[in-house]
Amino acid sequence: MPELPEVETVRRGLDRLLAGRRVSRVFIRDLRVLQGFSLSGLPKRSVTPQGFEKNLRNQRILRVDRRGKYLLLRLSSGGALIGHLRMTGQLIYGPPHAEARAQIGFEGLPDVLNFCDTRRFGELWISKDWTKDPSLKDLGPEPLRREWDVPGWGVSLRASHTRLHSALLDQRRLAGLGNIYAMEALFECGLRPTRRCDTLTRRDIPPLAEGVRRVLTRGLSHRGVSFNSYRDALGRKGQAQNHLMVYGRAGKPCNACGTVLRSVRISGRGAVFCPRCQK
DNA sequence: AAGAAGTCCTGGGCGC
DNA sequence: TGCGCCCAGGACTTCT
Repeated sequence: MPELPEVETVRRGLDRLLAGRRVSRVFIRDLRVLQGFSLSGLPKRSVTPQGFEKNLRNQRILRVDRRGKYLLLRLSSGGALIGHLRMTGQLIYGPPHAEARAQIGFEGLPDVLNFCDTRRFGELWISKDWTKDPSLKDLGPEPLRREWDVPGWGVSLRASHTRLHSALLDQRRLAGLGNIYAMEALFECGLRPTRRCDTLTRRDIPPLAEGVRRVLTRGLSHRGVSFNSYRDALGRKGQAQNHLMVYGRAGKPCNACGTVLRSVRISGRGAVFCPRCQK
């Protein structure tokens, strides 16, 4: 599950590999990578491979940015190629992969950018002005940026009746956390995922924010969690899975106190916590 | 109106 | 052994 540290690791790799390069060709094998899906069965975007290629071919990649879990390949046209990896998406620069849902080639380079994605949730699209893109415009603050207004965030959080786990996964409140780092952050600061936000005190907020920052920074320093399919821009695994305290460890002893870790379902999502360390 | 639940997908793990 | 069931989750839609 690519979350902020995984997407940021990919961003750094892509920026190093692709900044300054010009797109020479585009190959779309799975149309839905461009169109997305909706519950009505109709495509979210009505773009064709031809239209997509027309907007991308001959564009220079100025640099690669990230917003939350979205990757932004900034184009010389002023627009951006936006990508989301969702569950199993991979953006791997190398020889063409036969199973890639999409491939992008660059002038003077034999290798291509492969978009591989077994569960087919991931998407690629082009936005003329990414700041107005419907998927990005409501994203919350970046937790690793100095500009994150923690006290203001805490006030809004403490006004919510939802559970802490759900609130941390809400990208409008804070951008970039997924299930793994949300659970790790809650263990880090000793708060239960089932805890209702309106029971938090003002004193709970700084350790919570610090827990979020610490687990994200740690994940980034190990180049991301490669439990399943996550790979960086060169197809390499991360090592952060070896440093997780609770995710995927239900029924096993807590690394801090030895108590058996418990698993619960919150709004249809699994969460793991230590009943002794987390209050 | 906020919060919960359902939906998309498919490999893997489990039980019988 | 092999089949089938169910789980995993990010973002979006629909329901309550």
